[in-house]
Amino acid sequence: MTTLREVADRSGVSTATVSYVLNNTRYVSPVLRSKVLAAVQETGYRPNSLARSLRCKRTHTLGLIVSDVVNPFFTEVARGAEDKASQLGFSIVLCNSDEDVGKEQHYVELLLDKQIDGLIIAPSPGEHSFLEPLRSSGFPTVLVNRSLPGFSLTTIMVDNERATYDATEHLISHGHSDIAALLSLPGSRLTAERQLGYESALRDHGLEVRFDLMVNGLSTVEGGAEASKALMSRSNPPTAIISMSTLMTLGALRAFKEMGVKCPEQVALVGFGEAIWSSVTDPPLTAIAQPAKAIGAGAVDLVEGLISSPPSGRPELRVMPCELIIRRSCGCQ
Amino acid sequence: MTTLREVADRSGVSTATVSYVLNNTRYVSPVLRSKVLAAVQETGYRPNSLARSLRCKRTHTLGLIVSDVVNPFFTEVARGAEDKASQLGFSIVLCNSDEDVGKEQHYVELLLDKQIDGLIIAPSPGEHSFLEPLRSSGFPTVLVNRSLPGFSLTTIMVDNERATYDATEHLISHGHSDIAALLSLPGSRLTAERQLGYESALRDHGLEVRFDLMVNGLSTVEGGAEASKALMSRSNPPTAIISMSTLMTLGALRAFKEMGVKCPEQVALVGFGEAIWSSVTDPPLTAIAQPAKAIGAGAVDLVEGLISSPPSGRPELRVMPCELIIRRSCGCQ
DNA sequence: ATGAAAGCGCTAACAT
DNA sequence: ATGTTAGCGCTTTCAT
Repeated sequence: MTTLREVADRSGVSTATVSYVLNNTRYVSPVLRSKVLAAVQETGYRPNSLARSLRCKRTHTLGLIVSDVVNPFFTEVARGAEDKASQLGFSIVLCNSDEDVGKEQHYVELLLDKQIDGLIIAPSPGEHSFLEPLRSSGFPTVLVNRSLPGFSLTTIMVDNERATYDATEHLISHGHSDIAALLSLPGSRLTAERQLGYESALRDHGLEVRFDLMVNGLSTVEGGAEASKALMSRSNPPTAIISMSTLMTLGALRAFKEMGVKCPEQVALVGFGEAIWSSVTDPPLTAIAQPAKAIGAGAVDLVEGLISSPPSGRPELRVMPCELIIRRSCGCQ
Repeated sequence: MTTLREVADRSGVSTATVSYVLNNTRYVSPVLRSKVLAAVQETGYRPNSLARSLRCKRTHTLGLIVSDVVNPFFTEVARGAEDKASQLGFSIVLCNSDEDVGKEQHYVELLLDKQIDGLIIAPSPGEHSFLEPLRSSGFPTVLVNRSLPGFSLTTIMVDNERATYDATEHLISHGHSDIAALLSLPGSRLTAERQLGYESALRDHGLEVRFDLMVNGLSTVEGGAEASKALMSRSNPPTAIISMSTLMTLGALRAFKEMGVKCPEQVALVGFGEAIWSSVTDPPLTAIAQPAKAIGAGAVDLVEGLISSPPSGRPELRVMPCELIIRRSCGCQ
């Protein structure tokens, strides 16, 4: 591997001059400049980013921690983030936490050790005191999708409460009153917010908030299937379900199929999460679409902002709009 | 940020001793050892990976270049890779090439500049001479999903030809003879292999290989929809379609829906690619399942092997098995 | 207009 | 059993 030293020797100048030429960081006479450039050409010299980063204390690398890239929402977040990052000259190190705060902390440490310039994290439910040093030191950190109760950090998320409020209202407006909610495991602020929207909508429309209609489950296809089965095998099953998690929605569909339950005839279904396949499921899904790519890109934008300019004032909270995409599963068309 | 130097001063030893303690790389008396450890505790010292990497010429970082993480296959590859990598002590820098060889080359250079220890790449169709230096220098490189005609590099992929052969045969065994193929844009070895399997199956079963039944399209939902529409609006449409790309399969489903074409009654459909939603589409998809996570993990395994031991002999070609998962869309159940 | 040299934070060969 | 010191490859201050 060619080093800057070798380029310098070969072109008969100092390492300083080579560096200055390469970075255009001070005047160098045309003669020397072309000598240097020639040597670079001949040797195929490429600067070692590591050395440069060590010296400049800038790695142009961001850490991105999500629970699981396979989760369609995070897949898009990752893509949106990578695009924007690449555009701004950053690389992204991807980490999957599996909703495990321990893994999350492990990755945060690893990434910081690697001297990343900024961190984007979709925090799992749980204790996040290990982020406190980041906050107090002003390390460029952006929270995605979930705000953290304890301390304030720059955050980009959707208005979960509003989204489920609207979706629930949609169901109500089509005559439903026994509306069940598929919630992920308790303890997550995300779920709490979504649940809140659901409850408010019921209340605002004079409907009873019934806790027996709220079921918790793992935020997976299996979890959703299980919860849906429990719901639909009751003596008086709900006439509509709102699912707070994409994977659980898929699980509901699977459960319906296995139980021979007709959707939307027997149960209407509205679910969080829009994906490429949402329109080709049976039935096509009425979905709460989150601007996932834009969220990923926005997160990178925010973190870049924190990196390049002193975080003046309170940490920003950027709320992105959701959209209810109406298809067959809610039964209104 | 605390440095090793500070830890050394604080515990009254040399930097060497601190390093030796931290890395357990030579004997240090219990007394000094505990002094060092105490200082580490007090200061919350964490080694700077950058400095360590510069010195040791090992970054414990791998580059992963795929066309698009949003592609369900690559999503899983990425996850499988990240899991295995983390298990082996590596991080992964994720890059999306969008099937653009230019971007691909750009990322390769960027990653090499960052001194990654190994590269995993799913090459796009096109000229890959820029990988030649990697090959000739023996840089740990693993190709995923597509072998490269020109030169030989360690590769992990599925037996595409075999997979489409089997799937086509399945269709034939259920009485189909007008079997169309949804191919992605020409020029890709992947597509070529899949096409080959399809043709062989036809031939082996005494069926005519008809080029008018092979349609090319963008490997996207839209591309698949368009191609399918063209196919199904003919005067004598095929009775079965085999799709060589997951996204195109989804597109076919969408096209059927829009055209009011009944699947599998009017056309049977078999497609490459299994995903979480394959069983809940309308109709559920008969799919050629690739072990995507295992492929990702395998790629990391292979690259790790190349890193830790001298690549003896010919580069390995690891072929992973596909599985035909039979559901309703092929019409046989 | 250019060069010498210090130093980023660490490891490891070479002392002792 | 421990310390000194020379780098890893680069940037940038300080001289000239």
